Amino acid sequence: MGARTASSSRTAPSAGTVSIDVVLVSCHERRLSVLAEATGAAKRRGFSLPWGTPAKGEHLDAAAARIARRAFGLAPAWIEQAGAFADGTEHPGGATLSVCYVAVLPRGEPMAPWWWMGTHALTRLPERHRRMVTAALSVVRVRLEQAPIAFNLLPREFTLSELQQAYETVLGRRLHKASFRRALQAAFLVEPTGEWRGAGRGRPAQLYRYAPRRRKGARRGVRLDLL
Amino acid sequence: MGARTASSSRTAPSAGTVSIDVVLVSCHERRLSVLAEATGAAKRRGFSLPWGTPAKGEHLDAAAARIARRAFGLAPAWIEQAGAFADGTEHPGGATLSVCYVAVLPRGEPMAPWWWMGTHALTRLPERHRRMVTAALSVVRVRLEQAPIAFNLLPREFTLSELQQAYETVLGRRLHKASFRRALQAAFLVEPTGEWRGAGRGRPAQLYRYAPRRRKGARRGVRLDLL
DNA sequence: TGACATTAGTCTCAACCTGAGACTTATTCG
DNA sequence: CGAATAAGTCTCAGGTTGAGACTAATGTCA
Repeated sequence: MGARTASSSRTAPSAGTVSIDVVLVSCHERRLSVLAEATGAAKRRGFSLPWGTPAKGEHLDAAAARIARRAFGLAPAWIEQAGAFADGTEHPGGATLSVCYVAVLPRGEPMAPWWWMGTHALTRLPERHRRMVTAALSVVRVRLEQAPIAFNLLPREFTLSELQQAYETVLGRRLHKASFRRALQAAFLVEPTGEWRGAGRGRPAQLYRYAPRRRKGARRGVRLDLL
Repeated sequence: MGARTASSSRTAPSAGTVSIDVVLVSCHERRLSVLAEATGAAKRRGFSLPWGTPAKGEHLDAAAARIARRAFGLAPAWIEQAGAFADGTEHPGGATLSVCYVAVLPRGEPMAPWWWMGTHALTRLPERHRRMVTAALSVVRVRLEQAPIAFNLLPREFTLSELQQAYETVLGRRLHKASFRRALQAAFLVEPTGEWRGAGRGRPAQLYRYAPRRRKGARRGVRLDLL
């Protein structure tokens, strides 16, 4: 079991160590969740984000990708650093300094000790991991409008309603259907596969795939109203 | 001399150490610059960003503020983490892992070993510091439209042309005067002091100060055109 | 079978925002 | 005085946005 290979380094925490912790985000049923490992048993049951220590000379990004792959099975299409944490809070490996990474993944059924944990109920995560999830979600929300990470949440083929739901789940607010589609149209990001999916009730939906086309970068003036 | 107090920790680099490095950004004459310390002498002359090591139990943010204060004389009004770097590149203290912070400051005349270094000529900075400056500037550019950091570049009283220049310098592109002022007006960020400054030629300019007023947060739809 | 609920997808419109150029005002310089 | 220079203002066409109303295709159930 891949998840056990790093156990030796985990069971010997020492002062002054550095950890890499990864927040793997996915969404399902209009809820965001993160991949967490169940630790302890019965009454002592707790959870932990996937983490590890960088090998000597290993780049942080590489270590993060490795840790994500171990937990999820494959390397995420997008992964980004979300900050360094050393605030004296509890870390499962006793690390004093932790570098947090965030990735976005399609939802799958995880194996063995791994679970999708709703981002509402983080109480059973160590304090530092809770802060990391907060930071990670904020990075994802910002990146959502700058990089095509929403497509990483969905399977290769999806309906526009599913895509809109992904955006709504991440942003935590409803979007107007017509406006969303208009923006999508103008962005040349998707193309129809030609197939349709009838999901029980209602009109069948056209299936789309992510297929970005070259576009002119729209440089606009300053937006002081966001400030 | 404050800059020397941490010398002892600097002269004893060891493997596996962590450093905090701070990119202190300012602008002058339409050019961005960062505060750097001159190291070595004559032909061996090089430069280094202010850096240090966190004290045991010290929070990263606190350490960064301390290091910035040592280099600049006072703590910056805004300072933010810009990422962790451990890519095997050269660091003046031999740190394997460096956490980078960025702050924005009004230009002053620095003391003793400190210089304002133009962001164009970074060749004499260690490789890792060069990467940090790149990352820091990108953070500043993003934050500029989300937080009132531009005002940290200016003295307490300034003209609108100076403010616009600050924005242009950071963003690296010209802005339209009328549009900039209209956006500023709508944002309720500044108020006139009532005084005027005549700088030689041309009509005297009204002086303003930063005085933000409560405003409704303008939540807008998704902007897929930036992606 | 036919009304109805449900979901997908489209159209239109008023209000607002943006970029740009042209204009007015106040000052120094020669 | 008039030209040069910089500050500050006005207006307008065109684009973008939010919102509601509309059509379309399917399953459900009486």
